[in-house]
Amino acid sequence: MKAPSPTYAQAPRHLLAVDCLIFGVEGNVLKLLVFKREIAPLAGQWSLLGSFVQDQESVESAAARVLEEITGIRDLYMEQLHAFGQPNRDTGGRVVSIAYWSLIGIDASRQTFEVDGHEAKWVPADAVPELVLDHGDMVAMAITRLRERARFYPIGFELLPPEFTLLQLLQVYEAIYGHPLDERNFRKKILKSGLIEATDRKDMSTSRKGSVLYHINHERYLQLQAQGYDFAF
Amino acid sequence: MKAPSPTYAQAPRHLLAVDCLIFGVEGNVLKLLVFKREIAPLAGQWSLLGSFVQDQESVESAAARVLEEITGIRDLYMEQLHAFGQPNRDTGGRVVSIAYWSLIGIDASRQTFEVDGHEAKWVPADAVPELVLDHGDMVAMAITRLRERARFYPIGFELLPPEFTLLQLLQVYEAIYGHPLDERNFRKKILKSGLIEATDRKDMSTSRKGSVLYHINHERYLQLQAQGYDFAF
DNA sequence: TTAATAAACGTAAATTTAACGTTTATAAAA
DNA sequence: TTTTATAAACGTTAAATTTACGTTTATTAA
Repeated sequence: MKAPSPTYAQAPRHLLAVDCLIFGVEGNVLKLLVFKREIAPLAGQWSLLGSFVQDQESVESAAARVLEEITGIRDLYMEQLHAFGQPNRDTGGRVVSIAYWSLIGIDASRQTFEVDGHEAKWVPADAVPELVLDHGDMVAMAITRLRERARFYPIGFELLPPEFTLLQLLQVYEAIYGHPLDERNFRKKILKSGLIEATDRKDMSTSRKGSVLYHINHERYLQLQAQGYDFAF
Repeated sequence: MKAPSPTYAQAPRHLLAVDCLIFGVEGNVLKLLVFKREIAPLAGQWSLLGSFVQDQESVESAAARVLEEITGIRDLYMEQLHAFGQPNRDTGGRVVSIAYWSLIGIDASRQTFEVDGHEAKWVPADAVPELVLDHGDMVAMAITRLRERARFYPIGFELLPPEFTLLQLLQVYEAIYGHPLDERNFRKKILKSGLIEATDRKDMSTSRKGSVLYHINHERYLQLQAQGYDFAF
């Protein structure tokens, strides 16, 4: 809003896109959803899924729209990652893309996605195939950001259904951090945080004894979200 | 890069801007540089300084250009904050703005800035006057981000000259965190980190005894930048 | 020689982390 | 009925770190 643009009318206009990174966890492996690109240039190669930003919509709602088109789910956990703005980043023309990352809280293996005929697959986040344009950079930055956020804010449970066992939550953190965790120390620290509380139900599918199902304490969640907490394990 | 945009040619184009947040420290107070807005709409009100993104330049270099125009300094610490994309955020027309924040390592009180006739002033970051558009939201988010980054990455010294005393560095962290720190514990922890090392020079301006000047250990800096470190005091 | 003072150094209790070992509840097998 | 197998849950301890203070040092001006 200064020189060299004397007025709004004379300023150049740009194509604006959003690209979505969708993470899930299967066992203790972090997964990313990738798509076969349908449009030229680079049709047929693996890609993130995105969309141009429309005139009337906010950038964030463009991202939310794409995310809902992919998953069918509204109100997933979604955060802006970064605006990627190198003039030559898209071989089809100058496009500034704003990347968003999301966490999906259902078992990755059960989900199959097909959006407008796009072939899709879950791939391990540490072994993503080569992607078009600068999408590989986006993935690298998103994994770093996810680890940062998970370390200091209560987001691990976003990768699980509303009720989950302690071991499932531990596996989510193993997936994010990429190293094994001590179950006993994890249990102590996560319970001490007050973030989760036991229900009176048990998951009987994995042991004779059954394991207690937990859910989020929403009040404490809001508190930790605001003030941060050390989720290093 | 999918429906509803069948081709690049048909996608809508948008005005794209960058806005710069510049932080400095004076004593143990965090300061922000604000400007009198010169162009309509809202001319005469306090604002951040920005620019439209030109056709040939990257978003990041647009931000770096503005930053250099303001400060005259190249290669300041600069990070992308967030892309602000509400369709009605700018009353002069739909503009998506990508905000960047910077740290300037010279005593804020000594610096006077005037860019293309813009009046500028340093204001305490916790008492910023009302700003145009959504610039107040940008400031709030930037302060949160600065505190996050300072807590886990070695950026405090970016707010100081290349050589500084331990007490100066302590005051920088007091400014960022907004609460007093214990000098003895600060000294132990910051020295244990290995980030800074003593020179054989002293600053004689503040005491009879003089205080040792330190500088960054660049190798350790790169390491801590990559792996993170807990700079909570 | 003393007084004043910022700078630098030191200590000890409390808390947290890290690395382990042990007990419990349950269903199926003996 | 008793034993066995096993995931789940619980417990212990030494080391490291944090927190909250008190003490000493180097220097110049009085």
